[in-house]
Amino acid sequence: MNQQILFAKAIADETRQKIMQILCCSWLSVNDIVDKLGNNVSQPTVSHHLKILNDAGLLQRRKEGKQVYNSLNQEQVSVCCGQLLVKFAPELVANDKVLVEN
Amino acid sequence: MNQQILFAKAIADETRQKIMQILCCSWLSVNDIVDKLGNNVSQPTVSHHLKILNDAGLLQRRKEGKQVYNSLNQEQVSVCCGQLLVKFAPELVANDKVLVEN
DNA sequence: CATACGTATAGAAGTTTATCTATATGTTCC
DNA sequence: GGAACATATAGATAAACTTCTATACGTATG
Repeated sequence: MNQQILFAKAIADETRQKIMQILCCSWLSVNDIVDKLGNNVSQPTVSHHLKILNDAGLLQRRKEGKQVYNSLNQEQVSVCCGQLLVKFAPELVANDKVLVEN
Repeated sequence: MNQQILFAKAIADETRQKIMQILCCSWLSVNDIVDKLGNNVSQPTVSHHLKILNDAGLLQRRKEGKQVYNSLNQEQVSVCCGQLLVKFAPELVANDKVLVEN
């Protein structure tokens, strides 16, 4: 599957977007994520979602002892959004009308 | 469903991405799109995808006589990508490291 | 006004996806 | 090496999604 679709599918789920937000600016183990999600989601489910995010290149992962620490790869988010903009908003990109506002 | 998820789901399908690209810089009727897709997809299927894209705010639609003309709403793509960047690449956004390159 | 044409909707079939429980795998520490 | 723990995988189930065919709806035109 191509990268655009892989990225889109990865972010097209509420639980995964929650996980992405949790991992946005911190490094957490799988069980940390389960806890942060408020025990509404099982550990295998989180594991499964992490795999999908990782396959889309959206995670940084680091094994440390028994635990695997995860963090969101903001760079990849940025690259993918950039590609989407070039592909689907080319006129705005060409005219520098693409703004990212907080 | 919230806007981020609606957008992500809308773009998370290959046929819809093809339709989006076809409609990116032109106005086409439903049957025009069917033709451009090379008859691999039926008219009802295209109709269905257009509804999903429209529900996500990604289309501009104009009825003219018997036909309904469609075009991609690049502005909405831009807004949604911007929101994704703010949400999932905040550190890059804060440091103006988000570039959109052709 | 009836027919033709463009689009939308209904319903069904097959596939993918999200989630769970149970269990396997791998690592640390006694 | 064995117990405890963290994560991954397997298998099952239910829901969602993509696509099709058949058909309904709505508008323009002879």
